[in-house]
Amino acid sequence: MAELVNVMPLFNDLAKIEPEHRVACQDCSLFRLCLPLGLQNSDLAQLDTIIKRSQSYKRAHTLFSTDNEFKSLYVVRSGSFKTTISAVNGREQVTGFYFPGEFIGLDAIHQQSYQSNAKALETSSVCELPFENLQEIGKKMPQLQIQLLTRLSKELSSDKNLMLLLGKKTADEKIATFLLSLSKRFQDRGFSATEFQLTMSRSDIANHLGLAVETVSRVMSRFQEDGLIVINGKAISLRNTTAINAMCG
Amino acid sequence: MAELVNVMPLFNDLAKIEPEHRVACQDCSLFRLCLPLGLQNSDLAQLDTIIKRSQSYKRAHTLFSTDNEFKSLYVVRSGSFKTTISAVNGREQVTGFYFPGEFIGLDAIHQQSYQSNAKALETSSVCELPFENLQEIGKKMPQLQIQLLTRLSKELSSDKNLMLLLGKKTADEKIATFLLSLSKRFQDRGFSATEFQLTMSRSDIANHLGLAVETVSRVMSRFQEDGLIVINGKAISLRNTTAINAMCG
DNA sequence: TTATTTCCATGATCTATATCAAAATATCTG
DNA sequence: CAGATATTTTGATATAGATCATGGAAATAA
Repeated sequence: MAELVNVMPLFNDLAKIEPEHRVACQDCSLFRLCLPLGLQNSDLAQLDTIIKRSQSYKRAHTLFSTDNEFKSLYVVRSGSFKTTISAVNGREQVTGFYFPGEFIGLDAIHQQSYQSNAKALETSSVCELPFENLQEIGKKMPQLQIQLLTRLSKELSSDKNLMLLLGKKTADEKIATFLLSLSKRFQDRGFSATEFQLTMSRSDIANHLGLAVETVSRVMSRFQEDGLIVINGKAISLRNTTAINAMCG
Repeated sequence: MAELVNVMPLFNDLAKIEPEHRVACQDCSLFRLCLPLGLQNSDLAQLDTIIKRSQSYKRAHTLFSTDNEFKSLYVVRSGSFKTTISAVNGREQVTGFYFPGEFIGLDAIHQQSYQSNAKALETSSVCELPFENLQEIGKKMPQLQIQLLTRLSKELSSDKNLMLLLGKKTADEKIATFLLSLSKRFQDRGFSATEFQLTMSRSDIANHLGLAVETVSRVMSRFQEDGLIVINGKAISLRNTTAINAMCG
C-alpha cells in the first residue's frame, strides 16, 4: 500500500489556533467565510452580543434533533458536523456535511422547528445564533439579512447540484464529485486542497451519495490503484486532480 | 381502461379567474400563498410598484436560463414551470416543478447569476420581482425580508426531502411520494387534492425522480391496476390516498 | 493491557431498474 | 384534416450497484 505522510490537520485544530471561545467576530479567523462579512464595525459589535460561543462537543454529540425546540441557527466554529433526515420507516439520509463558517439549521426557519438532526463528526464547536435575537437586530441591519439570504441561497444551490449527483451520476462520478467538493471547501478555509481527513465514516459518505458502503470502499480502492488518490484510513491525498475533475460527469 | 370524467382545471385557469395582469397584490387570489403575506397595506402598495406582471407565456417558453443575466426573482401567477440544471456532459436534472404562488430563481441570489434554467410547462404567467428593487425596499420592510427567508428555507427543506427520495426510495415509493406532494400543493391552492393534471411530461417526472421514463409508466400502470389511481393521459385521479400514503416509505 | 464493538475492504451473488426495441397514442403543423 | 413528430406504453434483456458473507483493522470500553 502506498504511503501517506504529512497528513494535514483536522479542522478542530482551528480550535487550537483560537482556543478562546469568547473571541469576538472581528478577531475570528473565519471572519471572511462567515455571517458578519460586509457588516459595519458597530453592527458587528451588536451581532457579537447575541452570539453564544459553545464549548467543544465530542464526536457523535447531537447538536439538535427534530424533537428539540427550534431556538437557534448554528455556525460551525471548529470541527465538522453531519445533518440527517429520516423517513417514516427509519431509513436515514445524510443531507449534508458542515465545516467551519458554514450554517446549520437554515431549513428550520420556515416551520420554526428543526427539520433535520445535526451531529458532530469529531470534536467540534459552534457559534449559536438565537433566531429571535437575530431577527430583532436584523430589522436594523439590512446587510445582515442579505448575508443570511445569501447563505440560504448558496445551500439551495449546492443542494440542487446534489440532486443532479443523486439522480444522474454513476458511483465513480459521485465519489469524484464528492472528493472535489471537499477539496474546494478545505482550500477555501486555508487548508490543503489535496491532503485532508475524511472526518465522516465511509457509511456516512455512502449514505450521503446514495450508495452502499461497499461501493464507496471499492471505488476508492480502484481510484487508488489507478493513482488518482492515496488513502490511509481517514486520511486522503488527491494525486491527480485533473483526472478526478474529468470524472465528475 | 377505467374512465376518468370531470377532470379538474389546469392551473392556467387561474388566469381566467383573473385575466387582468395588472391586478394588485391585495386583490390577487394567490395573496395568502404569496410573498406579501404579513405585510402592512402601505408596504404592500410599495411592493406593488416594483412588481412587473408578465403576459402569458406559451408552453416550453424559457423564463430564464443560466446564460441570462440575473435581474429578477419570479413568482408563478398561473400555469406551471420546471427548473433544470445540467452537468458538463449534457445530462440534465429536473430540480423542481413550480406552481402558482411559488418562487423561481432563489438559488441565483448568492452568485447573482442564474444557476438553473426555468421553462413553462403550459401556458403560464409570472410576477417578476427585480432583485435590486426588492432589496432596496426590503431594507425598510423587515417583514418582507423574513418572508423571503421563509420561502428560501421552505424550498431548502423540501429539497432535503427530495434528497431522501432520490437516495433512499424505491421506484414505487418515489412515485407515491411525488403524487402526494402534488396533491398537497394543489389542495393548498384550492384545487381538488384527488383529481388533477400532470402538466409535466412523463419524462420530466422520471428525470426529476431519478428514474427511467419506462419505469414511471410501468409503476403508474401498476398503481392503476391495483386501484390506487386512474390515469387518462395527463389527467390523474387518486382513488386510494391512504394506500398511496402508506407506500411513501 | 485485553476484550468488545464498530468500521473497512474484498469477493461472490442477486436484483431492481436501466436499456433496447417496437407498437400505440397523442400532439403538433401546414 | 392528413401527415409528421413526439410521447407513452408494454415487453425482453442486460447491468450497475445492492446485498450477503467474511476476515482484518481501528476505535472504544473495561
